[in-house]
Amino acid sequence: MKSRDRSANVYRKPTMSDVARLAEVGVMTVSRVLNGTAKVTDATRARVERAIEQLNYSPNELARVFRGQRSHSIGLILPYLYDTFFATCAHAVITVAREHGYSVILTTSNEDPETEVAEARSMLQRCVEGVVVIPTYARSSRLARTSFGRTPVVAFDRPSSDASIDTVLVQNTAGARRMVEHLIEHGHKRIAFMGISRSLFTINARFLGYRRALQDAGLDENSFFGCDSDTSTREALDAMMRNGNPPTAILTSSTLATRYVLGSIAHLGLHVPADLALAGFDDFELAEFTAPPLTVVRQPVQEMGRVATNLLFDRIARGETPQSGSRIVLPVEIVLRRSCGCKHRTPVVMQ
Amino acid sequence: MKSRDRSANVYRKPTMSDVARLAEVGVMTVSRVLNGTAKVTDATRARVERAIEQLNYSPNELARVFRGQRSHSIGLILPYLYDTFFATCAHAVITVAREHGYSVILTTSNEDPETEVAEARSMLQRCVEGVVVIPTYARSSRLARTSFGRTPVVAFDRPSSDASIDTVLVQNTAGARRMVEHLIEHGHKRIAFMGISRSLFTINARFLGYRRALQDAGLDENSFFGCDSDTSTREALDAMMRNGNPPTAILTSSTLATRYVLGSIAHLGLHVPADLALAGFDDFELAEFTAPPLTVVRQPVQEMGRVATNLLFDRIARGETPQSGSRIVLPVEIVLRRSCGCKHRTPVVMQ
DNA sequence: CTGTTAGCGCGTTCAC
DNA sequence: GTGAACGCGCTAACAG
Repeated sequence: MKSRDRSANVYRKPTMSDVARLAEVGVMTVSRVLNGTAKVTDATRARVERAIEQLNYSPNELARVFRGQRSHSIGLILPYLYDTFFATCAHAVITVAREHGYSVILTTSNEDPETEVAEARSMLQRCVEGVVVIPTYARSSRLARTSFGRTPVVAFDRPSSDASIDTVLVQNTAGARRMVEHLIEHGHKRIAFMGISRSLFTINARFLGYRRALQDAGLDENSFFGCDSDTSTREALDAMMRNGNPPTAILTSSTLATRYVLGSIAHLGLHVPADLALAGFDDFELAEFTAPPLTVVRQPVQEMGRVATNLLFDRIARGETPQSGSRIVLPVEIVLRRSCGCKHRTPVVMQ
Repeated sequence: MKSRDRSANVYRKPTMSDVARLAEVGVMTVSRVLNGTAKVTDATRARVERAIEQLNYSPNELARVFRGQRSHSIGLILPYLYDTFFATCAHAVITVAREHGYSVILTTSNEDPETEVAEARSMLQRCVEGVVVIPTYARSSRLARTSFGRTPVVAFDRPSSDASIDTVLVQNTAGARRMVEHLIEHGHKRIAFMGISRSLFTINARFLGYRRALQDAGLDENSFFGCDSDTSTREALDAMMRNGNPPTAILTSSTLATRYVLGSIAHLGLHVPADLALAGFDDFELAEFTAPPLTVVRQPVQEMGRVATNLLFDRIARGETPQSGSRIVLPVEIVLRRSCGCKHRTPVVMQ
């Protein structure tokens, strides 16, 4: 018995030829009804549609792609998903993809360059038409334009180490700089910077803005990189404050750092902004309800995801792979609440 | 000129037969080298591997799937992604999927039943081997076991309207009940419940726990469903407090509701817990840094996602589609901080 | 051990 | 308007 005898299968998804047989037409007619590729008489169309209904048939998208059509899917690689920032990015990407009728294959790199390339590879093997990615630590990301063949790639939030990849960023440096200038306007002369690691592009860019503002004002730097846990942050802050010349203000470089610093401040019994003024980078939903409400640099998270994804679809549509990637930088806002020393009852957004 | 002349293409991904030609072997040999399906001499293997290297060949996963293999991908449908709760769920699912060597196709339903079925359909057309889903509002979700054919489906966080679908939930009712009992122990007699909508399964389940605790204590209910914006929440709370007999404690039924209530409380100038005690359902990272730190019912979010996904892989592995879905309920914890009136300096976790 | 053949479900090409 | 044949990249089944 040859494999022709497909009825032997206990269960099998109906195929186009099943529909054709039931409707007593050729497979091509079914295809035409499905895609509206050519004219079909109303009578036959009705027969086909009824057969489709009866069999609960739905076309095998994979076969279609396989046949050489577009896969209507893009890949998205993020470091993590439990971070609100990244999740919001994902939301934006998925939303734009849906607007274009595309599906998203989403994976996380866990900030591991190996995982990152492996996942990218897996996506390409699945014939995604493009990839949007937040690269792992800039230095170590091994993503290269060349390994993507003609498949477009757009990096966002952090640049890729490969300059020929399109990139969408926000004004990390300028934002941090303006925030520090604001703290200086409040009269602070000893301003500390706390972050996770300088090897993260965004953190480093923000640090450079901080440094620049201090230099312009002739002030000294005081930075700590290692806010990766409650205890390390607490110890660092404790050491800073015990120092003969403790900071009177702190700029935290990410929501995570902000959280750890907030915890440490509470633990040390410090008062914000009386004992220590505080400003963070990256706004978050509950920033208004911390004690006191937090002043932050707000980045256009959704916007960044949207712009990156639209850029990708642009590349896909034009089938072009640029020699030198474009670089788009989105503006940030300063949200003044109370932790910096301002007295605003409701947040004031600048620019 | 027939389509045989493939060299006419400006660019084309190398295929297995390209490799075979270069290595001067049959395609099957290449396949065998790739999959280790059968023995190949070291010599030929080396030749093949060199050809693969040279061509930078990587197998077309879609063709493989198409050929009747497993797709090694599962679908994940969530209401949204910008909600931390859902993002955390997604993270858990993706992590487990990766452990199994599977990719995840992720989409959002935006709580719209139509979108939900459309996305499910699209996933099936893409040959996912299973689907994990947080169904839209229980009443309206149109997901039915039957429309998935033999593809397993697991619902979590909320049950599906189709009882034959496996479901993983948390103790919503019991958790809320215990939380209210705790508020009662603090001496509160007028406890309000604030939530988004009773048509959401989780919110309703929590409300039932609240109601039960009050009934057991012989107290009256006071609930508001409509915390879907800052203003509606503020107006509702304002009305409650102006009432002759205002509540002395509130249980909010989700992080979102908590946020709105927190904002309203600040706006009305109320003091927590002196004027009004507060407890929330669902813990969040900054709960410790609100003023005062928030007492909450903590649900095992990651755990729920993991359990659901493992259950799915279990079904996939066994190729079974149960007649009646199993129902797994995960325990919750009570995290006592200060907003309920407790004086704990650090959180106390119960059970 | 290795190569050849025959489809998987669909759409393109070309006859009818 | 409609249908038959062919092949997309890959692998199971069968030769050699």
